[in-house]
Amino acid sequence: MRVPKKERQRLLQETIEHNPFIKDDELSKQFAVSIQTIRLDRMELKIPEVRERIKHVASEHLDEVKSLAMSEVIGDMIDLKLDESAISVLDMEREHVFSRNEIARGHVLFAQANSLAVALIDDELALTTKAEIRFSRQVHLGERVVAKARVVKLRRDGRTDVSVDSYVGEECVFSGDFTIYRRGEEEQV
Amino acid sequence: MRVPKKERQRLLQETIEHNPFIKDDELSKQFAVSIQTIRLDRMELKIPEVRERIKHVASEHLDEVKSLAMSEVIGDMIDLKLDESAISVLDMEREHVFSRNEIARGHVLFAQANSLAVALIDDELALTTKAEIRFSRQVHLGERVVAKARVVKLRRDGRTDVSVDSYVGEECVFSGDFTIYRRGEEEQV
DNA sequence: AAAGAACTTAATACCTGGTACTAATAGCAG
DNA sequence: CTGCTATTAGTACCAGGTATTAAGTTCTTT
Repeated sequence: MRVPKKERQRLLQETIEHNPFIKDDELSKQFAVSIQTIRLDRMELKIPEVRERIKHVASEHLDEVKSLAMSEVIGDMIDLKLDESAISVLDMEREHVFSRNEIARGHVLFAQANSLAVALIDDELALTTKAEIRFSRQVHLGERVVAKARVVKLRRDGRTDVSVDSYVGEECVFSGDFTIYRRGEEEQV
Repeated sequence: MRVPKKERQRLLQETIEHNPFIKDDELSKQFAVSIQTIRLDRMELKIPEVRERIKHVASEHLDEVKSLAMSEVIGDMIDLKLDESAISVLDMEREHVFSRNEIARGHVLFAQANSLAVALIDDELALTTKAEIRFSRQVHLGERVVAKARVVKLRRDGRTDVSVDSYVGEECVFSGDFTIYRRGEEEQV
């Protein structure tokens, strides 16, 4: 045996997971076994054929596209009252933190708050024009950040002031005052 | 003729666009023409077969997943004098903009500026504690943003004020004043 | 070493959703 | 009726499989 069956199946699973587009014949070359063996392995592991896998990836994508407004928020929106308030939750994972010290990067917290503030606005176009933010405590890998946004002032000129406070448990870790521009196409980012 | 050819092809295009998973035989039923007609239409319109369409949707998805991991420094650092100044360049791509209007998301510009400000600091630990930012012009898909950071003040207490201005060509699109904490582990994110 | 189980490979028929090509037919204008 | 476009039909072939049966090949266990 080139490599024991169990090991091969473990690797197979991994390989397919990280490249769902790979075909049986490519796999059979990679593992130096016959194509039939690959197929038996897939059956045992209940891994569908390449076309089904691709279709699955694609349909996940379509789901996301459908819930456009939602998917553009960083974190999971768990409550939304347009032009009033909104709440989102974001779990700190590896890609959100500095690898050296496992502390969350500032722009991740900003992104959660900013996109929540933008999503809160009940209009076609909503863009941040100004923000003042304070990071009041470090956030670590694994912690769950709950961001709460509320509209503070709806101005005449098409600007809205939104205030966002983010918490880990009871502790406030971030707060920001955003000015969001809405509607026209003329102004800011 | 059930419906003129041109009209049918227009509808076909639309139909496939909004549901790339639809097969030729389903289309042929929907338009009450033979499957060959559908295939001729697809050829004339240069629309690939269903599996290719699905594959395309799926691979777009994979791209997004990769780029969503907003990990290390955002943008390419092209100049760095520690504790003095730094410059980075970021080209606006699909994943950086709102799909609706192709305008850059605020947190992308913030992330570029913030990570540049943090990278500028010559210390083990550097975290943003405060920021005041202004988005002064929309940035669009395809534009190149050059962020310039400079240290404004090195304070005694371990804080550093960094100012970042980002440009598209001559135009300032973003500016921010950051306060960066350095060294110890006690304070902010 | 021989038997048996587990694993691997081979071979073949069949499926879907096509491509590529040729040919026949329908419908209408001049 | 001729000619032209649009449509339909039919056939051969392809990729990337499923499903099944059968034939090796190891490995183990007695």
